[in-house]
Amino acid sequence: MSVSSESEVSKNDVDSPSSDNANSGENVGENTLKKGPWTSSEDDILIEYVTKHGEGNWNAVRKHTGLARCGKSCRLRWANHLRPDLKKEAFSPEEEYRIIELHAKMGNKWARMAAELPGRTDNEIKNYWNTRIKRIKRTGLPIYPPEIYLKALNENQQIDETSTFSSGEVHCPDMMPVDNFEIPAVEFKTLKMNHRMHPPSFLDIPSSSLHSSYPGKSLLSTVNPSKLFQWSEPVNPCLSPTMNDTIPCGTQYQNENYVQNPQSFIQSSAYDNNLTSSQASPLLLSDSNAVLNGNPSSSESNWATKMELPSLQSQVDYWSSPSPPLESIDTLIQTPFTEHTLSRHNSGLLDVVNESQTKTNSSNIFQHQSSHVTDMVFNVTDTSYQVIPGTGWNSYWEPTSPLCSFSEGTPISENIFNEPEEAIEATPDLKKTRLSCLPQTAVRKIT
DNA sequence: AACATGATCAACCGCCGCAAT
DNA sequence: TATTGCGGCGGTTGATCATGT
Repeated sequence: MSVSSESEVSKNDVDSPSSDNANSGENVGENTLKKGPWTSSEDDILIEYVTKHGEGNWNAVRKHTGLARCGKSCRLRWANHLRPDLKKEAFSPEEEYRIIELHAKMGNKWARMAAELPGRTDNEIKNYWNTRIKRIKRTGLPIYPPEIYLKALNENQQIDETSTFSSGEVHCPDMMPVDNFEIPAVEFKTLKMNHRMHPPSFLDIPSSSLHSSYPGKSLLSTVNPSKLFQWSEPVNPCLSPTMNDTIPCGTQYQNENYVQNPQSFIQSSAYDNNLTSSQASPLLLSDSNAVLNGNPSSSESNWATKMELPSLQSQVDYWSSPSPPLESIDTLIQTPFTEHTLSRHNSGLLDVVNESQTKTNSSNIFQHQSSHVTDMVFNVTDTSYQVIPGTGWNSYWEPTSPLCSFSEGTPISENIFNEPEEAIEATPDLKKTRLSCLPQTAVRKIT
């Protein structure tokens, strides 16, 4: 947003002193401080001041210039908009990749990230990331591309070898961004050793969403949008987009090609802008489902029905870094499919997180989750399906297991994902979609 | 055309750490 | 040592624009 015009100033008018000003002891009694968008004349004043006196001592700005802005506001304005070294253009693909890479390492350390990206501000990066996260939350895509995750994981493992287990920050500084939902490091460590992927889900993908904002980087541009399905929700809430720290737990990695040749998989996966429908079979449905049949009404549920890929994920070229070690991939692929995968679509994620945190205090978490998953499978209420005894989620993620082989028309029980009823009813086609996420070894259609 | 929804951006708020007193 | 002021940081909000229905 650019600086508002002078006419807008009167509209914004002068506001009461912020609590922060009060905190800092700023004397705002006689002349109150203005809030809201900066005007160009205010900018000029600030620029002139900083040019003359340099950065810092922001509270002096008002004294010396008469600018009705608090020191903080001045600093922010300068740092985010007026600094001469700022880049004004949109993030380049390289920068986007770098941001994701940095976030995998640092978490929500915007200022630190900004320090690594010349000409970029923490606010800018934060906005970019938050937008991206919103999108990812909706689509259920993994936050990090596999090589970034694995890279960070490897770094983390190296840290493991040399650090104690006394604190999350020490233990997993690179993979456990410190945020509202900080998960005890022990959980993450556990996750690293108990691995299984969670199943994918399908959803409709507006064709417009399949195109990168970058020319020539169109994602899946050759793929009929109706043939794509969504990667599933993250394995564990602690790794979900909402948590701002996640592993690439989507089933796009549950692919033989990826196991055998991660790099080539990455290059030919959904990240691949050259992907064709035939090449992308793991990500495509042989049959379209109704969600994908151009039924727009189905795209309005909470289920994240619009397959708008994160812009980063269209930057395939940058996701083709050297292959991670296969053992790491194996570890990754076997990340456990937990109840949270299913329940994430439920009500408050925070509840799930809290639950997760509680449960992860127990070493039996995966046992518990496993049984729960079974319950979920049995919750398939549609009687045309049956759970096949002796099969389960474990086998589903065998690299060679075909996934999502349910044909169109496959219904799904709301119970499976605890979806709010209204959402289900609004999107009947999603039922088909979601059952497609179930392991075929666990459920089969009774013919 | 009107409305709804989503995306983006700028700015604010509250908290924290640090240095000066 | 306690207090105060300041700067920095991360989270959040609100305005605006774009797009879809």
